Parts: sequence; structure tokens; C-alpha cells
Amino acid sequence: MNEPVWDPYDRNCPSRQVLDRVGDRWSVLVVGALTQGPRRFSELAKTVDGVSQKMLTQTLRGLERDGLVARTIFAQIPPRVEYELTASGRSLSEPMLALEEWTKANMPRIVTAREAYDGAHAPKA
Amino acid sequence: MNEPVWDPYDRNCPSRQVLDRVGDRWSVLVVGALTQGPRRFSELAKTVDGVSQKMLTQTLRGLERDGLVARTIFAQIPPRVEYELTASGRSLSEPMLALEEWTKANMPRIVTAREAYDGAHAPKA
DNA sequence: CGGAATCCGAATGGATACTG
DNA sequence: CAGTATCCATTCGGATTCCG
Repeated sequence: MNEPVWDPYDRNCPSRQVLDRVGDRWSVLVVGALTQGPRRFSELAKTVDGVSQKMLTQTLRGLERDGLVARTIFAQIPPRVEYELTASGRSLSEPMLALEEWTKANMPRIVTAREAYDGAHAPKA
Repeated sequence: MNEPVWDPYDRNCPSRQVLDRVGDRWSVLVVGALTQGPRRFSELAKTVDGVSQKMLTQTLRGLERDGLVARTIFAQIPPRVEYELTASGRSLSEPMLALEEWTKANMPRIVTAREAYDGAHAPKA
């Protein structure tokens, strides 16, 4: 019955890798975009502004490998591939979205803090 | 009254940078560690296994700049510096901890998914 | 003890060209 | 359209050294 104790604070624990992926910049945005429903590769590329096709592919493969995203290929010309969250992916989207919401809600405070910090640490010339 | 609309999906929006920091691998672990209470530099280095002194310093500076962590220096020999979460930092710790919890709770599924994926995509030799 | 600064190899990530 | 494969610049990040 004793389940293994996953400890991301241990550099050798597999959970560390997963936390890395889950905390990845592009993963958060891609999962967030997929929360709206299935999306095609090109749609994701447009939604997640600034992501290169290389990184988008990498991110999607990683999410797919971890069972968070499902990839469906429609045999037709031109090719059509859709990505959508799996049950795991949907459960992950909750804490991820919370992070996104926190960010948006706290931007004013952070911007202020940055200005204060930069003002107090930069003055040299 | 109309607040600015923060959109992390826009590469030029400041919220993108903040989401990046918040989703940073070390940030998540450091904030998590600080949830227990104030910690000294050396204690954090020990808790967050695998982090170099350089990255720990960088991470702490970044968090400090964003007003998430407070740094207190005790004038004594040898030097003593403590870090602790600010109010902002504590509010951030909630979604971050949720992410950590999600990871630990879903590790079994992910490990299984990875094995399945690797088994289906690797076989070449 | 708690850093800052430097050096440098490794990994990241963008741009580009090519394929099914 | 949806990738894969390369090339290459930038960044990351560890190890080391030195300072308050």
C-alpha cells in the first residue's frame, strides 16, 4: 500500500522532470490554449504568439508523451492534425490556469515592485 | 476604470515575462521551500537539491525584484541573510503548490504514459 | 556565510530549407 | 498543412575564484 514518495526537491526524482515540464513556459501557454477545445497545429502557432514551430512541436510531443495531450491525424489533403487535452491534461489545466490568473491579477503589483527595485539598484551613471 | 488587459499569449505583454518567471523550474521550488517559513541562503541551497549557488542567487534576485520575496541581512559575523515570502509571494505559493501537488499526485499516470509512448516510438534497432 | 565575477562547455531556441 | 532536419547565435548553468 505504501506509495512511493515523490519528491521534486530531490534532483533525481522523476517528479522533478515532470515539474519542469509542467512549469515550462510554452507548456503553460499551450495547455491554456487547448482548454478552449481541440486546436490544429497552425491555430496553436497563431494563438501562442512568439512560439517557433520547432518549440511548438517539441512542446506538443512532450505533452503527448506525458499523456496530457492527444494527437489526431485526419487522413486528407492537405493534412489536418488536431490536438486536444486528455483527462490528465484537463486536470492539469486547472492549476495551470490558476497560475495564469494569478499572473494577470497581480501584474500591477509586480510592475510596481520592479520599478522600485530597478530604481533602487540601477543608479550608477 | 478599465484596467489594462494582460495577455500572456501576446509575446510583448509584460505578463508573459512574469508567467515565465512564475513558471520557472527553480522559482517553483524556491517558493515552495519558503512556504515553510524564512530560510537562509545555505538552507535553501540544501533544500533545493541540485541548484547551483549561481542559479539560486539569480532566482532569489528575480523573485525579490518582483516583490515576491523579502531579503533581510543581519549585521553580524559571519553574515546571516534570510529570505521569506512577502504577501504577494504567499498568494503565489498557492497556485504553485497546487502545481507541485498535481505533479506528485499524477506521477504514476505520467510514468505509465511515458513508458507507453517510448515503447511505441523508440523501437528501431 | 553569502555572495559577485569570470570562464566555458552544454543546452536552448530561432531561422531556414526540405519533405510527405 | 504539419512537420523534420540543419545550422548557428544566444543563453543557461556549473565550476572556480575572490571579496565583504
